[in-house]
Amino acid sequence: MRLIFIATGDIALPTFEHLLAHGPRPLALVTQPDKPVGRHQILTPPAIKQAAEAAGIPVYQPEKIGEICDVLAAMEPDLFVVMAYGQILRKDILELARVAIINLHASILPKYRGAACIQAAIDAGDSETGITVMHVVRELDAGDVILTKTLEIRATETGGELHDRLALLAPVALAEAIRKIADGTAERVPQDSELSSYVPKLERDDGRIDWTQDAASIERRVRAYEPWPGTFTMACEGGKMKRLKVFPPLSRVDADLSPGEIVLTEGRVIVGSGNGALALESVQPEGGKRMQAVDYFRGRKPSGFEVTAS
RNA sequence: CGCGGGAUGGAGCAGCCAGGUAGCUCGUCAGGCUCAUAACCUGAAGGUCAGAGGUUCAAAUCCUCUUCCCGCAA
Repeated sequence: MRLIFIATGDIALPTFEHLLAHGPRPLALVTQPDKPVGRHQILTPPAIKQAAEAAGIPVYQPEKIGEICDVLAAMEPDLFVVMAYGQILRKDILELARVAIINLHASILPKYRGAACIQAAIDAGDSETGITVMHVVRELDAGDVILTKTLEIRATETGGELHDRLALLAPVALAEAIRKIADGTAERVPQDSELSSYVPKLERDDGRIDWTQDAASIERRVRAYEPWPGTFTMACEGGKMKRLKVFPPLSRVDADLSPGEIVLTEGRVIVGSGNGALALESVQPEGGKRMQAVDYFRGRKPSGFEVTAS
C-alpha cells in the first residue's frame, strides 16, 4: 500500500509513529509550514515534521497543498491519510489516491465536525467520544464513515488529557481501517446529516467564564478548555479589570452566593455561579505566575476581590 | 526593536507618583489560652528591596543600562 500522510497536529504523532514502526511506511509527510510561536515568535516546525525527518521520510510544507499536487501524483499513492492537517483539501487532491483518501477525526461523527471536537465533547458533558475514520469529501468531516473507535470520558478529564488518549487510540483505528480497506471488508456508512453538528476553531476569548452559567457547566468548560484555549475571568487589579486565568480542577461546593461573588473560607476560594458554587484551586494573573487561588487573594485588598459575571 | 504587566524575608502583596526607621495578609518556630477549632493571645527567626552604574546629605522610591518572569497579539 503506497501511503502518504497529511498531518500537522500533535494528535497525529502516535499514528505517524505507528506507521513508521509497523507500516505501511509513508512515502511522504505533508504538513503545514513552520509557524512563528510564542512571545518571541520563534519559527517552530511541527513536532511531526521532526519525527519524519528523523525517520528519513520526505517532508512537504506547501503554503497551499494544491501547489504540490503534481509531486504527490507522481508518487502514485494508493491511500492518503489525513489527520489534523489544518487546511481544506482541494478537489484535485481528493482524486489523486487510487484507493481512497481517508481522515481520522477525534469525535464520534456526525457529532462535532470541525476543529474543537475534543473540547466540545467534554464541554457538552458527553460520556464518550472517539476516533472516526471516514472518507474525505469536499464538505468538512462529512464523508462516509469506515469505522469508529470509542473512548469513555473520565469525570475529571481535561481536554489535554483526552487529546492524548485519543491520539493513542487513533493508530488502532487506522490499522483496522487499512486492513479492512485492503481486504475489501471496509464498510461505508453515510453520515446522518440530521444529527451532525459543527464546532469551529476556538480562540482565547472563547475561554471567558460566564459566572451566570450553572456550576456544572462552568466546571466542564474549564476542564474542556485546558490547556487550550484556557479559561479566564475578569478581576479587579489595581483599579483596572484584568484577565485572571482559571485552571482546573474546580469543585462544586454548597454555598449561597450570587454569580461572580467571592468568599474566602476554610482556606478555600469559593465563587458563586448561576446555580451552585465552585471552589477555585489554581489561577494566574496577567503578568504573574500561576499560583494557588488562596495565595492570589492573600496579598490583595478586599476592594480587589470582585470577579464579575461577564 | 509588535503592545503591556512584573521582580520587596518561605508564599501572596503594599510602599515608588510628591526620596528620610522594611510594612500588610499568611506561613515557619517557641510559648500561652480553650472541652474544642484551618480559632484566639504573646514572642521570635527570616530581607544584598533582581543586578550594575548615576543623581543626592540621604534611594525600594528619581535617571540610565542589564538580566529574568508573565499576559496579550501572531
